[in-house]
Amino acid sequence: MAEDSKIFEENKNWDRRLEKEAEEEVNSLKWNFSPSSGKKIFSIDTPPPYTSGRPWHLGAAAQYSKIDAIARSQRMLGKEVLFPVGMDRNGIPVERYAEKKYGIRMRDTPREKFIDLCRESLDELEKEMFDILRSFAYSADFDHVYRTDSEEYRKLTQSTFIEMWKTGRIIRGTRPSNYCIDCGTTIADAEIEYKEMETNLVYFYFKIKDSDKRILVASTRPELLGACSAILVNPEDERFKDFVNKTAITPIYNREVKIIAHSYAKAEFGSGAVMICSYGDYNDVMIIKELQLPENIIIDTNGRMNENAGDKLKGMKVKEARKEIISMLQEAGCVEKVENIQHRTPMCERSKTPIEIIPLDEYYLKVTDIKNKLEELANELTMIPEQHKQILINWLKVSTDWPISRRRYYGTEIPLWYCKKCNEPYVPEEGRYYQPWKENPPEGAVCAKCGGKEFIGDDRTFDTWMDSSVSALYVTKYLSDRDFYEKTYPLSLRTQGIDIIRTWLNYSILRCYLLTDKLPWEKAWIDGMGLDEHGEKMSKSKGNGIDPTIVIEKYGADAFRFWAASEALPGSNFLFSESRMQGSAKFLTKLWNVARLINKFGNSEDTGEIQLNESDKWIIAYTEKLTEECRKGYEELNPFIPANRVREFVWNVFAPHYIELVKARAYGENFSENERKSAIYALNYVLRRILLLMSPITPFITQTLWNTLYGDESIHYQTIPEAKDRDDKLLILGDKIMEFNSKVWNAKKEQKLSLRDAIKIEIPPDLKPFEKDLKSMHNIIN
RNA sequence: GGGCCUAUGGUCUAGUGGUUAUGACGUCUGCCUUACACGCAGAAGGCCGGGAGUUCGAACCUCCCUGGGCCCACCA
Repeated sequence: MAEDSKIFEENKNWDRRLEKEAEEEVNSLKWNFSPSSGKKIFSIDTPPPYTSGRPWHLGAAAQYSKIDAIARSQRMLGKEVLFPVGMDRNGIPVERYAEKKYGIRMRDTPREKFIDLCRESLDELEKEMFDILRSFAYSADFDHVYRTDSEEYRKLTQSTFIEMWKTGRIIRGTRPSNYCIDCGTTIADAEIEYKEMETNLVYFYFKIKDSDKRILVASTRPELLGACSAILVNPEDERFKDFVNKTAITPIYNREVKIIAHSYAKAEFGSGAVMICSYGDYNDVMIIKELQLPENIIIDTNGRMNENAGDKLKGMKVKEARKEIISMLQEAGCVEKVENIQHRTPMCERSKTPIEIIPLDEYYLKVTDIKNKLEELANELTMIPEQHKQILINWLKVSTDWPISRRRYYGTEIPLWYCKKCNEPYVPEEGRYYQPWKENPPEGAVCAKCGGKEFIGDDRTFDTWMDSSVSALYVTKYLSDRDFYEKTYPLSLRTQGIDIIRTWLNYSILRCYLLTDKLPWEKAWIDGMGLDEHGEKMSKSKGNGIDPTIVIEKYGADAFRFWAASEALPGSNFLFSESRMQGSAKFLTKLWNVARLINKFGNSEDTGEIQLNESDKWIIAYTEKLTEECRKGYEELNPFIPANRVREFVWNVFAPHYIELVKARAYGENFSENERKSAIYALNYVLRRILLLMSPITPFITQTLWNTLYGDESIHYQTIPEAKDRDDKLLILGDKIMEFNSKVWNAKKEQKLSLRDAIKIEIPPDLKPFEKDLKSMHNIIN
């Protein structure tokens, strides 16, 4: 003990340096999960962070620190906690990162080689992310890290795909898709960004069939004229009343198209008449579907005009064709004017080129027929906070079938081959990892339709959410260990941010429900986002992202973690604030000094001989009340409550009122040995409890203090005791003590006395039991 | 345009029908009181966004308005 105490003599403050000394010990604790421990199982499905090359910003790290506090607190409430850690390593962002890093282009690089380079990048990035997690003592099971690009994981993704294929959930369809010419793949809506671009709005005339009248149309995509299938005008628009249901003739192509009254056409935009083409934008998609108009595709997947565009335009790139057709229209004398306008153009966020909407043969996971069921499941799920459920419900209402195939390299391969003769898909059995782009189908494969024996492998991959959406099944060993799975699935909890409700949460419910007929978890804990000091979302493009490692090095991981826990209720957005981070660090130093003082007195075991003093009974009762509140907070997965309750208690009750009240007694000045021991016993009782209550949130300082003061077995292996019954009358008296203290301090202030000076003041009768302590605290004389 | 959320001292944040509205940071005043000046004590600062209603009683419930945020749709 004496040697341990040196740390107190040498350090008046808690800081990052001391944390570093504790780091090895804190991080060497093992958190392996043992399903047969007999304890109640608490299993968590945590987000495998995406290794995309972006430095992790502070908001993400803060969220993970809160998730860690939840895992730690559940352990300390006596549960057996499954707290896995994984890395999401598939998909376009890492491919983009590798392309940039090595100065290559995916499609110009042999697939094997490209995959190797992606993997190299991932390994570096992953290491950085693990280092960050370890720097704030993330306590997952690092002995069993999972990676979504591992053979084992991809096997699960493929097997679950095959399972769904067999139940008819997977449909193949040629639907208009967001297509990036540069990336050569269908991309998700989430991968699109919009940019204001200057473009031409061309006003030109269509002739009306069997009439000498003309109708003026305005378009930003005149090169799609050859794909025009209708002209829409607003039904209320008087200018076009006579044209409705007439037939117009497209200039240049001389094709007949109907003029249709439809509310989509806005009289105030352009000429008031809009041409519908396959496909200029999403509206065209909707309208063509709604009105069942013919589809005429004139742009190919290389971004060039095809034969349907006519001989003159064929082979031209979209932009060239646009120029060309404008001059062709001008020559034909049907251009009224060309305006320059700002137009919001959908661009591929990766290549920064405009996307085209092109019908492509892709696979979809059918969801439209079970939307009601999904909504029902969403309603069954307990969401914390409940209000965020609406985001999911709203999305379910508008979501459509999920396109799951991607024309990319670094991802889980679609496990399908096609018969060379009849093109019929061949589906292998579940239970293996398949790479159809470089391997033959399993031996003995025969086409079910024509008996053919030769196949071509599908060279596409899955959308990366296909992988991450079965994390709940992976961590519960759905494929590999049925017994384990039965014990852990459905999981107790999903933790994640509000930003991926539509994707990860939604897709996970969908996939897991289809496979297991159940919700994957009992509860979903949805955190808000970390914002910068002005309340702006942190993002790379704005350059306002804050690097968590810098903050942790400056203020310490515990200060960072305490800040994250105490700043806002789970679910709310939280603003980064340097001064509040500092405030957290100050609180830890306060706690450090409380411990320094108590350490001076040593400990006194409760041998049953100590007669507890009334003041000591009061603070112990208060501690029980605190324990009850904090335990409730932890049980509700809300570290905000314990963080703030403990801080309030330590700083506003324990240190200023109780410690001051018993300090002289603990020193033994003018008190009996029993009275001294009673004080020391209570001081340690309370401190121990504070450390236990704080340890899920601030693992470093509590580890160090626990080791120094209370023993060798780590605090992180202890449990938080249940609150004992207490006498509430004592608590009321305690409040009166605090009121009285303030009264004395005020009186001394008014009389310009220093706090140690003697004062004559009457102690209220109900505080008689505390009279001796109060007199010594305030130097009261009568 | 539709939906959801939100509005509490300078800043941030608790509080959901009932005595002087929580805490942190900041500010001001006085203090190095044998744990802590990253501290101690004291103080100032809020008609709880505006309006109407329900109620014996509202920061809290209802409606309207206004500001902020997010999502969806739209911008031929």
